[in-house]
Amino acid sequence: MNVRVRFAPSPTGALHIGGVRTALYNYLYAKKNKGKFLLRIEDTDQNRWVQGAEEYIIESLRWCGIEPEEGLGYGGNYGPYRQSERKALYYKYAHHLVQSGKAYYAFDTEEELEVMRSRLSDAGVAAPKYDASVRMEMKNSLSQDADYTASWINSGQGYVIRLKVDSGNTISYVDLVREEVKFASEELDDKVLIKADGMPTYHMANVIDDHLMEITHVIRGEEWLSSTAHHLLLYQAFEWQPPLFVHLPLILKPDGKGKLSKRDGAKFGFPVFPLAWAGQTEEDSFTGFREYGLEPEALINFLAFLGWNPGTEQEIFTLDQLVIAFDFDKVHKGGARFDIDKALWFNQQYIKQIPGDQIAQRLKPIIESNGWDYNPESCLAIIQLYLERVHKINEIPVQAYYLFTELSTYDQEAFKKHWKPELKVKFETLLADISSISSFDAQELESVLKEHLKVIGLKPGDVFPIFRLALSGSLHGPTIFQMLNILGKKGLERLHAQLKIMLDGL
RNA sequence: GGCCCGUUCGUAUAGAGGCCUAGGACGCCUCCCUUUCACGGAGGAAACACGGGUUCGAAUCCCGUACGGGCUACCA
Repeated sequence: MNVRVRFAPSPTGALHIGGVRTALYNYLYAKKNKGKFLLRIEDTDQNRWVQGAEEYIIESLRWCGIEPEEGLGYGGNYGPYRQSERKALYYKYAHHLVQSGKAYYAFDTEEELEVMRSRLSDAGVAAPKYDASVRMEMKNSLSQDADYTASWINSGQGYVIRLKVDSGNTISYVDLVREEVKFASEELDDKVLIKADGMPTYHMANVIDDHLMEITHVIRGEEWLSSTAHHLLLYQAFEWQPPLFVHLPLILKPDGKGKLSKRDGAKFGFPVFPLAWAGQTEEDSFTGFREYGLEPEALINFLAFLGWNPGTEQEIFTLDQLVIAFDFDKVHKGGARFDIDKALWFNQQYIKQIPGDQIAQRLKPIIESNGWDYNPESCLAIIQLYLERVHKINEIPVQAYYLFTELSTYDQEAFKKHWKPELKVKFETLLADISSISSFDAQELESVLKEHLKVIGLKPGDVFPIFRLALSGSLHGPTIFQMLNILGKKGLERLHAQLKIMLDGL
């Protein structure tokens, strides 16, 4: 089989991380089977269309390295790939369904629908819906005669086209993840196929496009599982061979209470979008994983494991390795919670493999925008020192800022705790002794410094924490010899100046 | 509420009837390395939702219950 899969998002805003994972699984499956992965834009809801969303989707997939090779922005022989541009097509097919008795026109107003629902619900019907049991009591081309229907349509009053769902059938299919799934047709409503504005609903457009674009596997989120019955009915009505369906487990909030949503980023303190999104309002604007500092390879690796695993103990996978290892029989059925700690761990694994000069190139603009001097050599040295201490590259200039520029603050509490006033004179001797040092090789520095300590009668435990605070402001970080190695003479000067400041602050 | 789907350590998961005293990973804790932090190394706490079956034997199969999630629009 010539595998063709599609990622079909709606341009209603930023592309959610769950969407990225769906795109990823589509991509992996396509590549694994030497098939095609295409992008289709489902913009059938004109009210929810958002400027810039299409571009955002394309850029996101590109950043993640899972680019489609066909579809909107990529060309292909099955276009157009934007559903709004296929409007006439859907209507033609819907009309055909009406003619063959598989669908019908419906004229009910919103109020009339509401009346029907509340009447049914008052009568104790658990799930009031427009279906075979109420169809003939409603205003449609089945309950009314041909003249009425013709004149209504000619009058230009709005109408929709609904699928005629017969009761008494069982619709079943074999999901590649969930195995056999069954639905009773009584549970299904007469879904609207064409809306009053002439646009198709998702269900209609989806089925027609998947058929016309020769999609072999529909790989989508679990939120679509319930409507698959309707889609199957549509394939039946058209007498088309349906594609295979694969419903992916949802990505849940960290607390497991529902699927991860837009606002959860702010709530839980990490992004839920690949790239930053500037909406109309501040509330609708979000940061992305790119800006947060995750490497796309790490994000993809992490995302791949949210709902799938290779069955081995290997965790670090390149995209190509994922392509080889991926399969639906290893995809889980239950939803997976988003765990930012694990994502950061993946990122740490990845950044440790990036060559230092590449990281330096990325740090350069940040350093310069901070107004610091960019020195390739010391930058490289700083990277070497800090790469294993951070989870994200953008943490380096934050944590190691004191190696790029002047010290701005220090931990006063720590100083008070470690400073022994009775050692003041010895400290002064030490500082005077080392001010003539001219070699800043870390190892040499260490032996020289320790030698001085011994002569003066100071213990490393009394001196090093103080030096560390004077040099970096905090008790954490690389060895003071490494710091001095990078800072050079300036480090010695800082030692003097900062110690004075700290003593004055007592 | 109805329908559908699901449920192994805190998290993501391994597990396809005996290999399970349930494995590894992230996180957490202890120790080692070390002037500190991190890295690395060694250990530790930590799970089969519950109840019935089936079977010589069940985390694995079946049925119920509980809990969680999805859907229930002229949204996708």
